[in-house]
Amino acid sequence: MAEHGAEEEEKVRASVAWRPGNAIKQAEQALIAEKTRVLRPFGLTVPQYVALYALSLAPGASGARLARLCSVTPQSMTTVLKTLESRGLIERHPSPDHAQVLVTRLTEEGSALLAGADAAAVAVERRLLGAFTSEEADRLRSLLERAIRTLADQGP
Amino acid sequence: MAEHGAEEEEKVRASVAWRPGNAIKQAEQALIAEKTRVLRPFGLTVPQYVALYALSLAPGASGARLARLCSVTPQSMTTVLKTLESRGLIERHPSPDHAQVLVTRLTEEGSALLAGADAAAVAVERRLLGAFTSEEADRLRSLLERAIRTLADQGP
DNA sequence: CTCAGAGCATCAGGGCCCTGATGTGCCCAT
DNA sequence: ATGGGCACATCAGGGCCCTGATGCTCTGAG
Repeated sequence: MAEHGAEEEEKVRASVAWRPGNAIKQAEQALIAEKTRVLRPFGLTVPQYVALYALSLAPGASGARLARLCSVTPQSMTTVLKTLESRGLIERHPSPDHAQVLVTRLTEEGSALLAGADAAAVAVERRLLGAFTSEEADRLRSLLERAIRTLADQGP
Repeated sequence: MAEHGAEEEEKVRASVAWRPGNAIKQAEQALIAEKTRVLRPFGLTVPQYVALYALSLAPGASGARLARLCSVTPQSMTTVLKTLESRGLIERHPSPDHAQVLVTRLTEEGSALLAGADAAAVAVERRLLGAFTSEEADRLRSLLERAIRTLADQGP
């Protein structure tokens, strides 16, 4: 595979990657990849882990609320919860008040699995933070927040 | 829906969102959402647009090379290219040299559609950049690059 | 009291992305 | 020249995510 010169290849790569949003995308990809890697031993995907984590903070939440907390649509959350339920990590049953609301809770197993998975996930975050001074981390967060606001303010 | 106090809700939301990686994730989501929105009139998804764009920079590339340029697996790229081909936006045919390589090119239609879509996508990037001084943009990029390197260096 | 609206869940359908496993052709070093 | 290694494509299967559309229940305003 040498029909494209290395400099040519680099030029193209740079053009594709240069768009400002691309750095953000790469960072997100790297983060997801690393979390996926450390969560694999627990048999959890990133969305599954996030759902369990949110559930630990909001026990008994409805699927819709969990979806909001995890920034996904209720439909997506439903599919995630289905697989978690089929594995016995969570339990869902109708609320006594609202017949159509499904109250969701961690099972013992889910709780135990989350403990380990959370430690692994937190370790990744900690390693990431370790590359920055606290001042740099603040600056990064603040710049990203501005980017988020800028983009969100355009939407309908 | 008032069974959870608003302060309680905020506390939970903050806990879920606090993890450092989360700012990155939110930014990426906002970016994707906005690009999706501006590309909709062209009938293109973000991955489809990115593939067309990469193809315009590397005409005649193989599916594998496009996959590398777009940072996805060859399998994912194959599915994207399939839908683009079925819409007549690209053409693929075996390379004369390497029998098993599929040379891929934009069609006239694809090229025309990309022109409009690219303008819309670039406008989003420009709006994003508009929120920063060039010094800030550089700083953001450099911080993100460090984050990427940090995360990537851990993986096997 | 009644009826609209808001919130919740779910079905249907489309697209993206990944891991894992095959099969084939090219190329270079043995 | 031949065989191992590499690059390419593709099938199979699992999971996530979104839009759009339905149907249900509780609540509050008329």
